[in-house]
Amino acid sequence: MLIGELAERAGTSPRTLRYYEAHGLVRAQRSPNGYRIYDEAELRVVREIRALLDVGFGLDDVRPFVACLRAGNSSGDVCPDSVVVLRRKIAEVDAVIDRLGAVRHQLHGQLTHAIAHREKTCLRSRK
Amino acid sequence: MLIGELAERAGTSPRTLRYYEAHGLVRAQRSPNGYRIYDEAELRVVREIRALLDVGFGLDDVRPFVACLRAGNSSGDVCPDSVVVLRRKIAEVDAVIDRLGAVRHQLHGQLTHAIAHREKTCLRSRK
DNA sequence: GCTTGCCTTGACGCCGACGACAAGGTTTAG
DNA sequence: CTAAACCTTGTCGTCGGCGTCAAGGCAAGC
Repeated sequence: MLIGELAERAGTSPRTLRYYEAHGLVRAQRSPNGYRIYDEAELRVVREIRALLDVGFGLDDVRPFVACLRAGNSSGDVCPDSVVVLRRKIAEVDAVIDRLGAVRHQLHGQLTHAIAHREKTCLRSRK
Repeated sequence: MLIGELAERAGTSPRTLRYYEAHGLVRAQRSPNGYRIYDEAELRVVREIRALLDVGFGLDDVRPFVACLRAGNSSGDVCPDSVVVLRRKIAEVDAVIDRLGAVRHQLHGQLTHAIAHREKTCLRSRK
């Protein structure tokens, strides 16, 4: 399987796959002409990467999951390192959610205040 | 008031104030030697900007609020344009919160699955 | 042989809100 | 006279995950 095919099957681009490789996440054999050649296992790896990135992981966060797959596990989640990252990411997400909740609350307050102010101004202008 | 003083009183840096000016948010008189001179009103403007940026607004989002202050209002929130932005931002925040909730749910599922898998492996290894 | 369509490496662009540094002018204190 | 502590404009760097050329090689059909 060449890079174009892998990219299409993984729903991404050749550029992206080379990028992952440059960062040590994806591996490829080389054919005599220098083309990258991938096997089916790499497809799973790439899909794992994509799934995690979609969820907000960074490339570094993904590494343990890839290593876990490479170690022969059916899921990238089951290794200790992956679990550590999972816990950390969940905590991060919780923190952001809390933060955004507070922000939402504040913005809602500002909006309410602004509307109330407009009522007042409107009433005065009608007098 | 020179730029250094305004920066300190607003809790930011001179660089940042020049940046805001370059983007049309902050205005300054010039003393004969070319130094920027600010009045108290600009301090309020800068504080408004900072408060909104802290909450996740972009510079463009902030513009209506600054204009509203410049129009003589006691709050930057009370003008129609500001209210539009407020509503939009609240909607954006809500969307992100929803999204993150789903992400959190998924990650929690992966974590649970991983732990369960480890239990199984552990039991097998004990046999 | 020529075109088409793959592939290769390399390097710049992007977005946003600045930080950091360069090279210089000004004012004040000692 | 000089050092210190301001100020000026201008330019490059940051972070991440790529997109987008550029310039060239290789394979295959006509």
